[in-house]
Amino acid sequence: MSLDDRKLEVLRAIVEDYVETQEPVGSKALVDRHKLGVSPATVRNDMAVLEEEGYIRQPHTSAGRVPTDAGYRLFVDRLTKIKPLSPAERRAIERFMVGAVDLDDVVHRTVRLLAQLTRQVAVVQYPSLSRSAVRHLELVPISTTRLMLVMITDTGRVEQRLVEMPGPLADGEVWELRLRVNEKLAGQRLADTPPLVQKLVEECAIERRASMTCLASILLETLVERSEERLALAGTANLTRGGVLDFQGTLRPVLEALEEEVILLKLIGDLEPRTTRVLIGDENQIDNLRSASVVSSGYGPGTTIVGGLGVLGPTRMDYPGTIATVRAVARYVGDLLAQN
Amino acid sequence: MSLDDRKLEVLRAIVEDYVETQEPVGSKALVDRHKLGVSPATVRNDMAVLEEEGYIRQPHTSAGRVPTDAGYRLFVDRLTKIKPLSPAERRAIERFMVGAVDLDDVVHRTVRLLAQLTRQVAVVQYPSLSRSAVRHLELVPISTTRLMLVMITDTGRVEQRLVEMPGPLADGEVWELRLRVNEKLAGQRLADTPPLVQKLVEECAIERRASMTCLASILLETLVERSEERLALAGTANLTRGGVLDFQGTLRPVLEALEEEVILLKLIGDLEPRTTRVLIGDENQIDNLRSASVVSSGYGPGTTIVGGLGVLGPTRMDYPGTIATVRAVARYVGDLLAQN
DNA sequence: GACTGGCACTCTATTAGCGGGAGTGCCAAC
DNA sequence: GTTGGCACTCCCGCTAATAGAGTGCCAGTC
Repeated sequence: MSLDDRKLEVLRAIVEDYVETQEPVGSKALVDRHKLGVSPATVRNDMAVLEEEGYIRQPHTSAGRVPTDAGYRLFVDRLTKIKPLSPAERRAIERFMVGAVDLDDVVHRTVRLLAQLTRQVAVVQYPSLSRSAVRHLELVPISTTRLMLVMITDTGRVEQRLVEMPGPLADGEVWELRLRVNEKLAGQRLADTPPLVQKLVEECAIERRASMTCLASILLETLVERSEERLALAGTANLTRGGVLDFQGTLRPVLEALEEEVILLKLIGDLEPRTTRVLIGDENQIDNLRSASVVSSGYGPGTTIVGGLGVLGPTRMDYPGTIATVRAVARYVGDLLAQN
Repeated sequence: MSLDDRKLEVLRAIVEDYVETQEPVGSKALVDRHKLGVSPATVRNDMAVLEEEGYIRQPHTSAGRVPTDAGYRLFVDRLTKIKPLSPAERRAIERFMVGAVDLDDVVHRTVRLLAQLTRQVAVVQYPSLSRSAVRHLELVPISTTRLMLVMITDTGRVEQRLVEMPGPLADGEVWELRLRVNEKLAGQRLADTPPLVQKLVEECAIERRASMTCLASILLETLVERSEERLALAGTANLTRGGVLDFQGTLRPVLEALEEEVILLKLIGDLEPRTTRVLIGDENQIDNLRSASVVSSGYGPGTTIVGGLGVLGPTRMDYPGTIATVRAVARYVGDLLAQN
């Protein structure tokens, strides 16, 4: 038996009420709070069907109903209209972000903004190096045998690494090295650089071969291997909203997961352009986050993606509102980046 | 009436047992576990005195005793001998830190190491800009009217800021500006730079005055005003050890406090060289952290301090062990920095 | 055939009552 | 100053009883 409109309406009502009250919702309360135009008994019949189909469940016999992950999924996919952000929220975003001076600043403000607006834990990934292009490479002598390699990307990231040279550098050698690497690499997307670095060494004059080899190995490490993804996190205190009732009694596994960059990257990685992804409950495939949902979105100038951002909260979250906020913030940050 | 040796011994025993078991400790249990050579009744008398003096208290009548903040304070000040780190721990530090490639890496490894060894929340402050000296300033053209200002300090920090120029830059102007600012500022401690920056503008050739003024204002901002302190945090999941019993039932205030950079900086700031500071309970003056203790230490090459690090946990913590670990890690990081 | 009111049933959460036990404070004796 | 003894207090865990919410089912109605 398929679900007619009223049953879907009942599901929506259950989700909305449960999200709000955090308590199993019964048939009586439902008809009281929503004008469904039918009696509790009828609703009970609908509920029985919804339960059979796996969209809701009872914590125990003779308790009200609670949505299952599948129920939330259906709710998000078919029962949620994207509600536009309120003007107040739009203003909040503007006010919060205006005056950001550099990438670090933008990322930090964004993550705090997200946490504040959604009242959940927020994660923002710095623009991914692999999706960035080299703007400039700078070599700064630190001592006779040490250089600081500074890379600036078109997304505003600045990465630095110490380079230990095989021997003291000759006069003008730094200047020469800087010229060569910039000639070859500036403007290139980082993903394309490894063969170019290789060439750099091959084409290098013999007397500078040693230095260049050394520099090249650090370059490769910085550019790709240690493909340095960075993250900012905020709003962990929001996990404690609603007591310890969400997250089945203990925050421990959630806090542990949040400390693992790899996990966070997985949560907000691999996003499609211009979409907002919702992972509900164990859809995220991470044991520690069984009872958490993640709403995430890619951001970047135009329709490209340079990084991801999102929020994490209990499966029992306000999906429409959260989705709208995440989407709006992602778009705003993208536009901001486009300006630079 | 002052406290004789046995009473102090009783206090030590209470602290040690309570830290271990997390349960109020009674007179009977005390004599059983520690060879005090007296009867429970005698211990009870001592306890009555200790309680009168404010070092211990009973959660309720006819329960065992629990140390007060003052009790922990006395324990730390007079009853704790610094126990040297075990060889295993020393090795753990080495193994963990070896291979750190740059400052970011060092800081991140340090904070994780601290969290892991002490099983508490760890905080590490990046070398403070105000205690650093300029090593080099670099100007990288981003567009015709934009420069990226990159500052490298002797402590390894790299800060960048976008500089919006008043108009298009003439040929060689960037080169000229870079030369001038480095001439004037390289090697200077950041705290001393403001007057120098002022001079820089005054001594500047008239045709470059506009650009230099602009650059100077950003410099001042970067160098001092926005005295950018950075922090790394790890081990928040450790807050959940020992149930929610510590921290009077809710982690919320603690997590909130940990999100405030200002608060964290206050906790691990203003340290004396070569000492480890212990703040117990509300000694830290922060409402949200009433039931937390902080063990912190400054670090830096030699006996100087360039930043602070520390851990935060419940007042009921293993002070001798934690102090030893924090001190050892601080020293190790200091030595590491001295090498660069 | 879908909806409704009624009713018995189930399960939880709350409360009260009742030892058992741990620990204390006090006191008299050593 | 120290000790054993003893009465007292309070928490904790257990059980039983009760109230309440919510369900499932059924027979009746439109």
